[in-house]
Amino acid sequence: MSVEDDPAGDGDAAAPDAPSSLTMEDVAAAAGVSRTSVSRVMLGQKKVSEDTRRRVFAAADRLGYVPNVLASELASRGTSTIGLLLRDAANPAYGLLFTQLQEAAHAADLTLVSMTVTADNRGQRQVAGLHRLMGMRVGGLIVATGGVTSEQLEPFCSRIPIIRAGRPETTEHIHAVSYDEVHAGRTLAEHVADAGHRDVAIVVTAEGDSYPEFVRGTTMAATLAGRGVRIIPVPVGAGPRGGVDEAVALATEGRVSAIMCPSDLRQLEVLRSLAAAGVSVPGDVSVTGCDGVLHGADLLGLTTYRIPVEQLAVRTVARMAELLAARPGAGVVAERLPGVLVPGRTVGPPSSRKEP
Amino acid sequence: MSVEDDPAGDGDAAAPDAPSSLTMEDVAAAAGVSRTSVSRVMLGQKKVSEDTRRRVFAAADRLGYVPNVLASELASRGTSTIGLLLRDAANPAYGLLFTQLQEAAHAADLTLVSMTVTADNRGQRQVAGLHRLMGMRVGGLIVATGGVTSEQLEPFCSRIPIIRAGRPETTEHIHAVSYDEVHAGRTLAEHVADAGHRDVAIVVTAEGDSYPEFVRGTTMAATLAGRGVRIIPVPVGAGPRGGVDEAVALATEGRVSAIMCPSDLRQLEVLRSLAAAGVSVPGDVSVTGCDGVLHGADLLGLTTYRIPVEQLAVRTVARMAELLAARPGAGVVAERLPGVLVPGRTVGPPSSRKEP
DNA sequence: CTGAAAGCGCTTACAG
DNA sequence: CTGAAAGCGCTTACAG
Repeated sequence: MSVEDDPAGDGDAAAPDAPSSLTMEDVAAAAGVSRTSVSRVMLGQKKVSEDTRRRVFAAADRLGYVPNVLASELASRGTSTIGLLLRDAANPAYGLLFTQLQEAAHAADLTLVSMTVTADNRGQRQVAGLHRLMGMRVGGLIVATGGVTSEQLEPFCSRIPIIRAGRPETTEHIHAVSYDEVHAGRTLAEHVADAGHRDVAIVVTAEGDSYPEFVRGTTMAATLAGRGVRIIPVPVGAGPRGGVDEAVALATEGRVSAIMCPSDLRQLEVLRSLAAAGVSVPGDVSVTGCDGVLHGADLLGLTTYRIPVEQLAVRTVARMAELLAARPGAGVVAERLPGVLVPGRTVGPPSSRKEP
Repeated sequence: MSVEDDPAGDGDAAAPDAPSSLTMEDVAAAAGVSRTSVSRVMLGQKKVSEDTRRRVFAAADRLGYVPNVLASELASRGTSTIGLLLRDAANPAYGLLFTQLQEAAHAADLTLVSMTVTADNRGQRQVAGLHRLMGMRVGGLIVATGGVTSEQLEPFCSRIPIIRAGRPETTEHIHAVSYDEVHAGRTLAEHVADAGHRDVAIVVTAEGDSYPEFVRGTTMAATLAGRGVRIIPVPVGAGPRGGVDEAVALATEGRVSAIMCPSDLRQLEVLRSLAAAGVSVPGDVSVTGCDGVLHGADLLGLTTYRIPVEQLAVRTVARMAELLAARPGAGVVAERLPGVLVPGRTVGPPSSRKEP
């Protein structure tokens, strides 16, 4: 059990010139076999005698040997691990996606190595993460952030399979498994229209800030317009409170009877603001969000749309496995997964005091 | 800009025997310099002529070359990247920690490569993740899961710096930066006692399931007992609803006037159950949780304790940076960071109908 | 079933 | 400032 067997006899980890890095050579010597045999045993290959196997494992355990993955992958020129480029996981939807992807990958016997990138001015950091992952020579790449553009991805998509997860791709060359944001926007908008609202504020996200949220907003607007509902778009991020205050003001003035948000986090902000202003929900104004992954959303009674995170993770990993097995350049796929409306207590019929 | 310069002239990525793997050799040839020079340029070393540098960069860009990190680290025998062993990020507190660690690492100019492990019977997967990371020869390791024991970590703590984050260490040899769970438990318990409760149910987590939650529960019990409050411990995970039903039953029967939970997620479960049973909070019964990282907790009015996630992340990364710079085996540290009570609307004075 | 040898793509003294 | 050469720790045909 001792880790400090230390063949060199130079005590502990203090030996300056003899790094604690055990190699296969050490194990081979300790086991009395060749380096090749050790390699075969560690690789789990069949053509090894039971005796050799036992001795190698014994020596490895005793020395605390862990094979150097770097050298291994370099020599065998190929990684089984696949890279995951993630967006700031502070967003609960991304956090869940992260977890689910890990789980799906494990189930598919794929090792994921991830790198989170936080948004910055020019996407510099995101690209750095991309290069880092490519430098690790991952066998495939899952991109779950909009921060990296298709153009930045393209140089590599002929080298390894790349799948964009959670966001539709604009390019033809890159695979994508995304949520059906159009369905989300339409479903929510129809729910609001069905409730009888005729004047609705829509908090819209800029295309560059979050493409998925942008699509939701656009779709909500189109759907509502198609139903003859008057809409007032409120761009988010404009004011200090990101357009929330403006939407709330519209409600306070009775100019709208409902506020549709592009995400649940935004919906929370609106609800806070409304509560502070003493406006009742859904008595005075109805509110909707989108995502459906917040803990306690049910207790809050949020009206939202649950995106199929688990399914997305499973589909993404499944496609990656397929691509890994197939020849590169096989047919590009673009899946879109619909979610489901979650009716809540934040939507009701329009209030009677609607007219200004 | 074209990536398909393809010197070999065998078109696209289809060439079966000529993998798309560009090497320094290719760049050297294209730039008309030696491999050594390319290396020096990519490494950003000073002793290179401006002309060489320019030509190398030009060639690299044109070919779409990304240095092979594996080979690089193998040759220079050392990684700058540090490994992060994470727990299932479905827990919102871990999700936040993950994000914050990434951010802190980036600020400290450290690259983090993470591996998430989901709980399993014997911690097999967790150990596999640990070995995988060690196999990548990371320069340091941050362990943010209780799934890996100190014993499993010890064999490696003389090789690289290892810090346990978010959970106190039981061993002397391993560094730890954790939340002050004792302070959390004490603070919450005193808040409840101060409100006048004399009969309290405490939902307790088993030591093996979550050590931090276990400490919280133990401390709450001790603190309450010290104040002369009668407590009824309800082990979590016992029944199908994990002890929640039992706690709620105690409240329904009027045997306790408050329920203290070891986490906010658990608190949410209790609140759901209470609502379903028609029990009012805090009218009939008060409820507390712990963590304070849930979105919308304020709207729900949860009474909780906010753990200092951001601070923990920063401290952990800072210590890692120190350890990386210092000699291994330097003084082991064990920091404990206190958080702050978040009073909410789920705690009030005990109801008058307390007696059964 | 087992070994000696070449090679994976880089870095790094060592001589120019 | 620049190159040729050795070596990082493994894997993998190739001969036994």
